[in-house]
Amino acid sequence: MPEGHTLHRLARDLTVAFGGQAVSVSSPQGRFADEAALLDGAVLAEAEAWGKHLFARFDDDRFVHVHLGLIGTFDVRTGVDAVPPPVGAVRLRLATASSYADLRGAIICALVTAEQRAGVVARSGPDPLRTDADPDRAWAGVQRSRKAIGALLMDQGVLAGVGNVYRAELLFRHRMHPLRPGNTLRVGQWQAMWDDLTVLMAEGVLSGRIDTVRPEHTPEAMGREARRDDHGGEVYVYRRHGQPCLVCGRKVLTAVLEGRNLFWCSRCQPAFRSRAVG
DNA sequence: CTCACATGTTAAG
DNA sequence: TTAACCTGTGAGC
Repeated sequence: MPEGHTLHRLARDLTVAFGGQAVSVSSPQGRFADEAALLDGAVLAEAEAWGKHLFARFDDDRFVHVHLGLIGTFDVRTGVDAVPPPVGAVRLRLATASSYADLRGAIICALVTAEQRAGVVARSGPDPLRTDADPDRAWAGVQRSRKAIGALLMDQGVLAGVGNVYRAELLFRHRMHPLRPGNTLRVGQWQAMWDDLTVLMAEGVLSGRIDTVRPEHTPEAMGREARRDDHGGEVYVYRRHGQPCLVCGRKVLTAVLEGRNLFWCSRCQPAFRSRAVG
C-alpha cells in the first residue's frame, strides 16, 4: 500500500476526520506514550504528505511525523457510534467522539518540530503529487547521474513518492529499460515520464489503487481473460514475472536492483545501447 | 496452521 | 550486507 499516493490519500482522510478538532491522542502499544500524553487534547490543524512522509500538524507548530515503511498501516474510520478498544499493536491512536485512526507497524512515528519537519522536506526531491513540485529539480538529479533510471526513480532525494510499483509501471509505459543510465535520457523523455507520473499518482490518490494499464491493453480490449493482482490494481509488469507481457506476449523478466525486485519486458523495454562507440 | 515475502527505510555490523 | 520494524497476504502442508 504505501507509495506516495497512499500517504496523500491518508493526509486527506485525516484532515477530513480530525482537522480543526481537539483530538484524543494515545499509544495503546506504548512506544509513543510519552509523546501522546503531550499531545492529548490538542487541536489537529491538518495533515499533509510529502513523498512517503506524513505530517499531522498540532497546536504550537508541533508535528507528528509518520512513515509507514513497508508494513505500516494507518486506518482511518469516521462516523462510528463508539470508538472500539484497540486491536493489536496500535502505536498511535487519534480519536474524537465519532472518528478514530490507528497506526500500526510504522517505521517512523515521532513528535517533531517545524524545523525537523523542514529538514525532512529539504532532503526530499520534488513530489509529483504536489502542485508546488519542481520537476526540473528531479531532472537535474537524473541528468547528472550514471546510476540506472530504475534506481533513480526510487531515490527519494531525486523525486519523492515513487515506490516499486510505480517504478516498474512507469518504465514499462515509457518503454524504457530499468538499467538505462540516467544521464543518457533526453529531457523530453523525462518530461513525459514526470507528466505521466503526476496523472497516474493523482488517480491513485482518488482510487486508493495503482492502475497503470491503458484502455487499449486491458484484458477485455485484448480479448484476454480478466485478471486481478494482489495489490488490487491493473498493472503491466509489476510482480508478473514469468507471465506473458500484456502488449507483446513475451515473458516478463525480474531481477534485483539495490535490494528491490525489478520487473520489465525484454521486448517492449529493450536494453539501452550507447551511441558513443562505433 | 506455518512460512515466506512484500508497495520502505534506517542503523548496525 | 543484514536485521529490524512487526502487518497482511498468499502459498503450501
